Amino acid sequence: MCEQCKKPYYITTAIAYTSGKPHIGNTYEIVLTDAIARYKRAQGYDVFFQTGTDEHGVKIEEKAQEAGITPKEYVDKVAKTIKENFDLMNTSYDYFVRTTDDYHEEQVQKIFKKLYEQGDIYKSTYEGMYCTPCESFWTESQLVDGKCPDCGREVKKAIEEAYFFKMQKYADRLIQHIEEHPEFIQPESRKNEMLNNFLKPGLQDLCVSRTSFTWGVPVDFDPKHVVYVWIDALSNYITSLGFDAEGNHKEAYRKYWPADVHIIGKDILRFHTIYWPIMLMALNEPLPKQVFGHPWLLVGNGKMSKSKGNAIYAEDLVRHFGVDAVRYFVLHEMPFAQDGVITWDLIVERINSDLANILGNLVSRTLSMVNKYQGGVIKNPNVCEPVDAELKDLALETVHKVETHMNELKVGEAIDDIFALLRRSNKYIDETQPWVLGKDEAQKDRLATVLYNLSESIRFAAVLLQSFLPESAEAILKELNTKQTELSTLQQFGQLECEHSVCEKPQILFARIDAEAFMKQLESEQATAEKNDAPKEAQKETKAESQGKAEITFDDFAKIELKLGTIIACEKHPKADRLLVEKIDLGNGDVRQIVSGIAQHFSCEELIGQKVVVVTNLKSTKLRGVLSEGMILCAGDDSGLDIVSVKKALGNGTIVS
RNA sequence: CGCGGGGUAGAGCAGUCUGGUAGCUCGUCGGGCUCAUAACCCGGAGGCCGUUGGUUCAAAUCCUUCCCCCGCAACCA
Repeated sequence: MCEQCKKPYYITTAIAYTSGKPHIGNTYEIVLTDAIARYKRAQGYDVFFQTGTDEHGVKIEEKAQEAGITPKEYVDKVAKTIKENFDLMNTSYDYFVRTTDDYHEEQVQKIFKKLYEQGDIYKSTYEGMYCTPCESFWTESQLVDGKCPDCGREVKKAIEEAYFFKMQKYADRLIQHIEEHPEFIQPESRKNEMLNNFLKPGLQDLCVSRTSFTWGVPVDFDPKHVVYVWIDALSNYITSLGFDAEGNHKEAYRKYWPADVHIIGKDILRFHTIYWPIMLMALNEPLPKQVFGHPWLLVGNGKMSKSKGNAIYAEDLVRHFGVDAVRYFVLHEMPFAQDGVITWDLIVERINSDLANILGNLVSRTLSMVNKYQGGVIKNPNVCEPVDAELKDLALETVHKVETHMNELKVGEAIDDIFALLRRSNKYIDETQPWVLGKDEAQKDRLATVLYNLSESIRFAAVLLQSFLPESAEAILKELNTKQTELSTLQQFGQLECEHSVCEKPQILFARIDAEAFMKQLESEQATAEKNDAPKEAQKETKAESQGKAEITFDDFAKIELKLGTIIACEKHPKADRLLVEKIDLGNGDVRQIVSGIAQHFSCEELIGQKVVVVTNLKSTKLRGVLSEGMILCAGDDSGLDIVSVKKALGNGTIVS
């Protein structure tokens, strides 16, 4: 197809926030997007695939300060790590945008100004409780005892000026658009969530500037403000193409916008299906055709987190299994709309049963028969039998099934389609028994036909697999020694060239993994890694802790009255999941009611009778309407929580000091 | 009654919109085969489809009661 006749296709990932190293859940998004982009290219689209990084904001300012470097130095470092991670996964993005790019920043300023000048953005004030030393605003509900949750000091009602975006002005148009374009929000179940929870109740104007930090794009006509995340980050999708707020768009923008699909995590669907379209409406630009909020990749039964020690990183997976195996796992194992699960043993299981047994072994046994029975030369005397038709039909059908599923962005199902063809091919070997044919000289042509059909089916699968497992697919096509690698060669069965030689000694594409041995090895590796990391981590923790709170005098400590008490009754808080309401006997007839946020860790039954340490002179307060007169001491982190107690049977009311 | 998702074989899931024999992958057990990476092919076992009541000739599917799990929100003195 000529370059000019190709239809443009613009696909993006969300831009990754440069606050730290991405784990496999983050990496999944770009692999998914890459598979779609590669497939669209194979279909003949002129694809522009963009990814990048979101690099502004207060968090980054803080992290840089902690590290003792400038924010720019910090984001340069993290952006590099992220890019390396994407490259490691063999992703074929065309452009890596950064929100610190000069052109982007310039356009963000222009967009902001334009929206201000046309009256969509207006200056107003943001009211809240302000802590002067911390320079932070807090909402009433965030306050601790009416004081700053960070430093515990007094806060005062304050007013900060900020710019706001008039969201409601465009809400009706957006509702209409969403209702008229059922494909706009994917999966569709999310559509109702957006409409019912946000659009229909009415949108609040969006705060789009901040004065509390400086690491961002300055508002050029009011330089004490920086543009807050939404306008800055979302506009990357157009600034990178050369959008110009004054109308002098670059070629790429005219060609590729509107985007065909934004691939994003389900958590930021709201920003991409409400704020972003409204921004575009205000700019009078067309809306993206589709936004797909993909599900999350979970570890075991929970979210990935560093402190749980269960975070899995792409580089570790790739080191053990290779790029394509990791791509296969995340692409195949993730359902379209539901969260998927990743664990080490699940990956090993998938690699063994699908990649090694079904795919690798099929290629291996087929090529070895071509070598063994006909000197490695592919021939097609076309001596057909009825059994062949089923294989050929399925091969052709698979091409269409994959196309349908890919158009619906159902990548996992498209891969399933290809593996169904591979399974069928394995079965075909059993049905035709080439090793029996090989013993009979009279069956020579039938044998050649069988091996041809098999090789051609493998070529079909390999051509289709190029979008998902690029390296392995290429390796297979190379072993088949074929130049027929385009998607367009799958219109008919039988395009594989004849009278040429296949690879003499086929490589093991995916080696089988001994699951038990692997898990043992992994455990010992992780133990070693922990040993090395532990001292460093511990040091950091202590340091952070000691920095966390200011030094106090003994007199300060003496202000706290601590007593031993016994929990004599306990019930669940009627209006809060995490709270328990206990009655505690503190001796001398002092029985108090205390509310604690420990319902997730303890049941009432196990608490009754427990000896606890209680802060008795804490000002009482109401928690979701229930009076709490004190606090029981607990120790805990992400891995668990326990109640502080004493070993000896000391009486209720005993002073703790 | 805050919002939403889910409960189907040992594990992971499809089927639910549009009622009609409960299906797929892995695992397990048995058989076959020997070209192949102990791979491949065939077969078996294993389910009151979370629970209650209803609609219907017929319910995993539609309506209803309750229970449990997971996100979000709230909250963690």
